[in-house]
Amino acid sequence: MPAALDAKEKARIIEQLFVVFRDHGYEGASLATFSQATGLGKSSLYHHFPRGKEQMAEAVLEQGKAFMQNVIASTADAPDPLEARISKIVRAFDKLYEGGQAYCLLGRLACDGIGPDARRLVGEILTLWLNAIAELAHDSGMSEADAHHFAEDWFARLQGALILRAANGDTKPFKRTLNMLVELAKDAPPQ
Amino acid sequence: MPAALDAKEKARIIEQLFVVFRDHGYEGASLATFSQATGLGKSSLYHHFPRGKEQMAEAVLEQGKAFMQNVIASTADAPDPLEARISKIVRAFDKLYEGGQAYCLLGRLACDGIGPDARRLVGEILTLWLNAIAELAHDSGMSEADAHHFAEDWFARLQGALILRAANGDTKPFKRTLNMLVELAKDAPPQ
DNA sequence: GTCTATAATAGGATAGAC
DNA sequence: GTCTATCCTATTATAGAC
Repeated sequence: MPAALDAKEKARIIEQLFVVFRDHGYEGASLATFSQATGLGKSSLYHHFPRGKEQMAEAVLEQGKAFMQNVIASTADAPDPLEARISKIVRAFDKLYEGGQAYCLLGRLACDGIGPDARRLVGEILTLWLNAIAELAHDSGMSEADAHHFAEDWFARLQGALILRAANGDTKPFKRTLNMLVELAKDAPPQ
Repeated sequence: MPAALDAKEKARIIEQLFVVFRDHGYEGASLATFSQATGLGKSSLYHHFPRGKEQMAEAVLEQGKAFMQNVIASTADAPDPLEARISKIVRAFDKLYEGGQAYCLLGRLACDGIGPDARRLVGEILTLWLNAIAELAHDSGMSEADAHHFAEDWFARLQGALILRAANGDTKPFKRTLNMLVELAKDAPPQ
């Protein structure tokens, strides 16, 4: 069953492209860095992504969307206690951003000169993200409107905390931002 | 007195370089875009900035530091009522970020592959920024420690609000972030 | 599916005329 | 102080062998 192997290998390649885009942004990422990161020659990359860099960015965002759907949104939706759902989501974000040391792919590509398909994916990932956090906030007792504001402000603070870390090396604001979700559970009404 | 004219003209050029770096980031900004934005040929730009793009970024950050020092920090330090200082600073940030429609130069360059001198300037601008906001927060009645946290979290939220706008076009989170400073004045003890 | 070789273009930078 | 012309390198992309 070579098809399964191919899919696994492709996911591995995309994971390495993800790191390059995340660390260098769209314009800063070059075919040479992709080649080095994946161990593949430029021509091999074009074999997998005929439309080049743009298609690579779309593939990486597709994988990011799958993460947001399958890990974050589905956990927020799960029939588990609020505290357990929040704890799982906090751990997932902490791992994704390597304790605040890593950039956010979504935040970087959102500000870069990506194509329309990639931009649509950015919007879809953002919607999944905001809806998941708003659901947690709503379950903690907030009104729908307050929960939506909370989700937007929490997203912003997390994005900004990563920028702050890039500027001064301090990961504590990132940790405080994650902790805002934990605090959410403490305000929750009994379920 | 041609020297004064030169300084004025140079400030105009730097202002246009600022817009290019802000909108495209460090790697996304090219000599061609600088040339178009300033109306100068590449060689003329090298006349003003012999070390090229790197020196241009440093000049732009120097101007940003002057803004943070002369507008934000000096207003926070002024012997005016807290509400008046906050109002002036909010208006300055609202104008700088064009109501939330523009990117932040500091936030973008902090995540890009800039040189050590530019990176040092990023750190200095950030310190001025955080100290100014912490001073406002402290004057509103917070402890020094709380005020410092407030400044970091406010910076993060503002940076993230600009990313959010880039992703979905909504400037309301930016407006809410500015409003956090206005709310600060309402908590203030009588002066 | 991967490679070497190569093209075509854009980007950064310099020389020298005016 | 600005321009044209030029150079070198990096970057994107393709052709064709294996």
